[in-house]
Amino acid sequence: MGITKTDMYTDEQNKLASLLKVLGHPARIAILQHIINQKTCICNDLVDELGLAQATISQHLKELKSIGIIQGSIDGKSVCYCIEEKVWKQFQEQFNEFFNQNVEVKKCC
Amino acid sequence: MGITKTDMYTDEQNKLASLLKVLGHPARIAILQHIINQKTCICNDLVDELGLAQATISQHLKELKSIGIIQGSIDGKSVCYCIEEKVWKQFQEQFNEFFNQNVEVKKCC
DNA sequence: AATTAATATCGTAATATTGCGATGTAAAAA
DNA sequence: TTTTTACATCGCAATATTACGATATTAATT
Repeated sequence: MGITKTDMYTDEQNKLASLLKVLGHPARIAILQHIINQKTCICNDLVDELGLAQATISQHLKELKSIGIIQGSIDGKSVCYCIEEKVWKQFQEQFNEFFNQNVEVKKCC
Repeated sequence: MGITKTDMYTDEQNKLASLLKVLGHPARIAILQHIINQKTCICNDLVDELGLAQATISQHLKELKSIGIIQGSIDGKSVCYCIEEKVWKQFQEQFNEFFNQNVEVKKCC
């Protein structure tokens, strides 16, 4: 085992979970916040900023790219990573939809 | 390796990431939605509802309990799991705070 | 008291994730 | 043209997660 049985859930559940999973790592949260706080957004900053190896940062960036929340454009020998505003807001809405479900306390409690 | 270097991030980043991580599994999303949609909320329903073994469900419930988002109260030989409304709303606010950051496109892009 | 029911915990196998050094690649600089 | 810079990718070791059968545990039922 060790493999998640995705076929037992709806596509929506799988999709939401996989977004949350990608965001569920402190390095990736830190990367997003760093990109947001920076005027420019070059990858090499991150290696100095976070205390991780270049290969590790690159891997985290790849995962963030995979869900579309950031986007990298080549600028000479550097790469400029930025938040993909549309996707960011789309995620925000998706999470809101989930959290805005009515969670009133049930009789049994 | 394989261990996340939590000491390089702020407490806030670690906390947010660990919440997102717990929610980042389709079984746990499905469990939360099932509890919400149900009038009552007994664990054994879940074994029939989701196609997972009882031991597996129990493990997922434990993780959800660990972040406080659900709460279980013993009711005879059953356990009644419900959403912890306060924590739910607290999380919602936390995620909103994160997503409401200004993510305007930067010059470099 | 013995049995059944509902769940929790333990142990373990399969797989995934994290992190990093080494190496590849492509553009700029020398 | 060689070297340097800024990444990306590969391969691997360490650790974490997922899933489940087997086995507690605890309360109701018989």
